[in-house]
Amino acid sequence: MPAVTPLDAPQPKFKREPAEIRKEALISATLALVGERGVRGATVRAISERADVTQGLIRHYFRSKEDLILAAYDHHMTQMTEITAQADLPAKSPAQARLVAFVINGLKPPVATSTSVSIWASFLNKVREDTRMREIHQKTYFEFRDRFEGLIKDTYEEAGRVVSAAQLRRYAIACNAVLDGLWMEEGALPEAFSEGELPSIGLEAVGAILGLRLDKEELSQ
Amino acid sequence: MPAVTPLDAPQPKFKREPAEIRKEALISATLALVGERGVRGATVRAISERADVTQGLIRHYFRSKEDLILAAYDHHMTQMTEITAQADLPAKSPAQARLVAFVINGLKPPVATSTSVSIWASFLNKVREDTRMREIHQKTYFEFRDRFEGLIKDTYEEAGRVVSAAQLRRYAIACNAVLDGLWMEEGALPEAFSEGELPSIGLEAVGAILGLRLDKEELSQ
DNA sequence: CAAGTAATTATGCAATTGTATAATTAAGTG
DNA sequence: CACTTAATTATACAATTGCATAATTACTTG
Repeated sequence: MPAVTPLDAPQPKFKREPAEIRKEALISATLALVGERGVRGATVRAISERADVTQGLIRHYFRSKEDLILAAYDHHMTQMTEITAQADLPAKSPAQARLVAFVINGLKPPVATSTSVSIWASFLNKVREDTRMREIHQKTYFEFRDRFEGLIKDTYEEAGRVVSAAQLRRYAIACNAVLDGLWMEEGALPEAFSEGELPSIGLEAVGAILGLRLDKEELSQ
Repeated sequence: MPAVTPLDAPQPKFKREPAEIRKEALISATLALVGERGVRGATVRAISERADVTQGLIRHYFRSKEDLILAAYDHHMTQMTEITAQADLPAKSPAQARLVAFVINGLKPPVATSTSVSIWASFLNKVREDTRMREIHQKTYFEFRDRFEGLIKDTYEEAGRVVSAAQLRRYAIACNAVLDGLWMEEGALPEAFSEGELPSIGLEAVGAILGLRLDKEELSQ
């Protein structure tokens, strides 16, 4: 559809956008490219093209490409945690239901997808070399695990069971590993598992580790 | 120490090596570089320098750099499986001891190191785009999981317990996830765990999933 | 020991990369 | 409406990349 602009008023060659919008567009473009083609594919030219700007703009909003990568990594990891923790449950739901929702959310789209795993793996390389990258990794990893541990603790309290802080930590590490491992396998080899298989296995495994009977059905009650 | 060569016989400028030696040297150099600096750091120049040859030689032994990367990936993954499965146990050891050894081996050096995880993550990016890469990934993944499943099966039989093939598969996927997840966490954030903590947690988690009492001490009996 | 051959080196090249800097121009302000 | 400012584009550049090709040279074979 034609623009509603008189002929003698030439189309503006670009539009100015608020900084937040532009930054987010650049971050989204970066993540999409990293997911599709790996870090190698996320060149400044490709990113700016996808974000529909010219490449100079990246440097205007980020001191370097590395800074953009860092922002994108943080964004992605934080979002994954949020989506996983986001329980669509009635208020005052039992803690165990929230625990079940956490496991299931972490093992189905949009968290457990090959794109998402691919992005994570791409960034992991840089975690070793780059200090700032390591800080983000550490921060987001503990954010996720601590939430998990909190849910486990609440569930135990709800059931009137006692568990030491040390043992709680071990449980959280183990359960987190189950989620990470299954998540990775779904992302790396999606065709090897049937629909809903991994959430089901995840619930069974986490339940066995914690000595709880976790069931999908709890969500609909 | 000086070479035992007369002064009038000039040192040879290079030595011819069997193809296998050279290929392996190039693969080792590639893996070392990928582990240290990620795929980006594994340039043909850096690889050839580390393997102590000139860069033209890469193309002489591999049709392209991509082919070298594929060979290196296969080599690394196969070796990880072998080291994990390599039980240093007396003949006729109970299956459960071999299972315990498998879990522990997979969660301590040289398998669970940040270098090894870093290499794996670097390659994972390419698994999505490259068909041959995906084939290697699939092959090595199933090799590892099937070995694990075999050990679980043997342990159950030894204990006289019955388990269906379907359930065995679920167990193998879950236990494999525990190993993968813990392995990853050790590699990505080594300072977050104390010495021997992850093998211990791994044994506890796998034991809980399988309904077995797994103990480190079994190895020394 | 002569000659061929394959292993290895040496050199060059076109493409791509991140970044720097200059040139535009959309939009706010009085 | 002028004028300023910062958002955005446009252009250029040095460095690095994988690969191709030609030039050497170590070793084998008769």
